[in-house]
Amino acid sequence: MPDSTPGARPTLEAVAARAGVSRATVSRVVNGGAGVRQPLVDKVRRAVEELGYVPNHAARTLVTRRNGAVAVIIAEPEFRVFSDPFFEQQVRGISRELTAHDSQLVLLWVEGPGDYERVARYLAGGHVDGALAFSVHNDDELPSVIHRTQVPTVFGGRPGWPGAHGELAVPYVDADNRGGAREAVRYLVSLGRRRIAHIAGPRDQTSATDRLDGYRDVLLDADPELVAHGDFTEESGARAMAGLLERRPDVDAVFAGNDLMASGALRVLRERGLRVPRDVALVGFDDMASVAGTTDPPLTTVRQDIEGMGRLMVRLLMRTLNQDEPGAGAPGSVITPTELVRRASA
Amino acid sequence: MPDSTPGARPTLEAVAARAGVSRATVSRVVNGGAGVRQPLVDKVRRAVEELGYVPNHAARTLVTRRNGAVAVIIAEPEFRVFSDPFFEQQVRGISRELTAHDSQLVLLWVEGPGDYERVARYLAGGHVDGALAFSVHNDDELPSVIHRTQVPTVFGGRPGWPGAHGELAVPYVDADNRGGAREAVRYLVSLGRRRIAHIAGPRDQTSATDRLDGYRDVLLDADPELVAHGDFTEESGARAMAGLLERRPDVDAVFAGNDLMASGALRVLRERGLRVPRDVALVGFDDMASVAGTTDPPLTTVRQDIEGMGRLMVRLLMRTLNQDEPGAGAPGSVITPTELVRRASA
DNA sequence: TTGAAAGCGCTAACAC
DNA sequence: GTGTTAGCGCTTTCAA
Repeated sequence: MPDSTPGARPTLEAVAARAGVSRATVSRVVNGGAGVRQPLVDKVRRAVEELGYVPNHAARTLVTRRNGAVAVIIAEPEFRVFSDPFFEQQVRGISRELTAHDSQLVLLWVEGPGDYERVARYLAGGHVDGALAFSVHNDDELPSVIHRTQVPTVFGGRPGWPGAHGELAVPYVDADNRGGAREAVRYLVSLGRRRIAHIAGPRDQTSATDRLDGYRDVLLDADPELVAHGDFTEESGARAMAGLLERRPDVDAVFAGNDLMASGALRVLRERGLRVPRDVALVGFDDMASVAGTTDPPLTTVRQDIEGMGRLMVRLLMRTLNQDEPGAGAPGSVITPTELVRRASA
Repeated sequence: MPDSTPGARPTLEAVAARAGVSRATVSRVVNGGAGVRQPLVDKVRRAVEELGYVPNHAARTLVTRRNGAVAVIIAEPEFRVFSDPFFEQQVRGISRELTAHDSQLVLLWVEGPGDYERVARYLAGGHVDGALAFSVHNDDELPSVIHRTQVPTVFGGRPGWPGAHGELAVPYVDADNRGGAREAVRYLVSLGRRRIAHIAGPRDQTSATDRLDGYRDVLLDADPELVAHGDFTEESGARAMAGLLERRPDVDAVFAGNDLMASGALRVLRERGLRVPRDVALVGFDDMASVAGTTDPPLTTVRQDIEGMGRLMVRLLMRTLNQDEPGAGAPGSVITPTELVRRASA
């Protein structure tokens, strides 16, 4: 069992004494054991085991300047960010990949502008090696706050704030929203649909505008009346659908900006006695299992690998951290592919 | 602007030089400034400002043995723990209170038994001052793993594992499940109901068994047929209700172990043409806004202050940490009161 | 290959 | 009040 003086953790020194070697040797063994002869390695390992030695993190950080920790900054301007399944999947991916890199996840929960200073102080304090943040609304101050701290940061979602291409450019991971949207719309076209509407998300989120752009890429001459706007909620999708039906009762297909709005649209379509996909074909975006799989009919939708995006954010950050020393070029952003999943709604 | 040698953060030393004082004085000022004459304080403050000095956390931790960080251990044996609204509220409370105590939240996400070793290593490494964990199933290994690390820990929910009263006793925060249940059942009795059923949660979770105990406290001679078991999901509530109706079609009230099961029960009651509350009065537990407020009719239920429980967990932990030095008695657990919220279902 | 020794940046006695 | 000094526990040259 561990320790003779409970409360006092054994130090390197103690292990060295027990193993009859120097602190330096113990340190080498603890850090992989390269360049130490086998018998000594064994001896040290045994001492570590017997004493229940665990390296002191602060001491190590002090000299290596590595924290083994990454901040995940969650800004919550909206509401239930945390319980958002999208978010959960992304954080899960982040958590898993961080674990694989022996790093810890420090959660920085920002509830309002007043929290920015706290976050800035924390980042500047060198508690973490880097940060992961999410691109929310374009007028958010967070990016510039983070930028000032000089802490390497990777964003989730393509940033759309002013200067995102210039001095405030940051590496990010995003799905190919525009390409995915194009594929969805092309598919509806291939089905023979001709009056294809789009229910777009908020104008200040790139995930929404990119999808709208993809829609327009394919339907260059689309009637502006065929585009409605929602805010990614089920309710807004229903409202948008109702408006669409009023303006263009002849609509024969709808590409919704996400699954939630698609499910709202579906509800309205059925209320009006329109059959899906017979009368109106419907395609969503996200492939959120809790939505797309449970509607009636199940949604045809564009899948993005959300957990994978979380993992990629971590990998990108780690690459940034490791190349900091060898003055290499900035590690570009990455766009992950999407995939059209055909179910019954189109 | 901060710094002449970008990349190299200014140290205490640099501030001292600039202000023309010793490191000790700077340290005093940075830590509150007690016992330093005003003019010097001002001079130091100015130097700190000019240099953009931020204390190095690792160096500070190394000597104070305080991390300013607390681990939140989320075990996920079930499934969507993270997106559970109950959980979100509790973590929100924790996050807020931690911020108030100038502490950070380090998220330890346990996905399976294989992760225990990692968690143990992390805790033993002295990365955090304490930990917060949640009491899940009684056969979980987590408590003993945590116990071995000797890291002060507060649990959310009354632990029910073997030894929870003995060597594995831990401070915890929980709602008064038993008292809340009693109040709910007494209320149904006061309404004149005589055949009051209970849909209980899992037998290996104390929140469920405590509520069942509360039910039995009031209905000492209740027919065992009036008790059904579910697993806290909507679906299981529906199943339990169906079974109940089959055994005792004369049931005139149901106290469900949580709102989700109540909503499942409500669905079945309506399908069978039974009116709520006229034919069967229904009471839930939790007062989960997304459930209790949206059913038709809205649920009468027992409210617990979930966010408050999260905050209390932190306060309890902080008290433990601060009393570590003055050998005071262990800081007991705390039970928070519940409140019956009357809506339309009973 | 191994050991000795010099710090990493800070706090906390202890002197002055 | 303020400064001097001795570490906190570890990694990392540099010598041997």
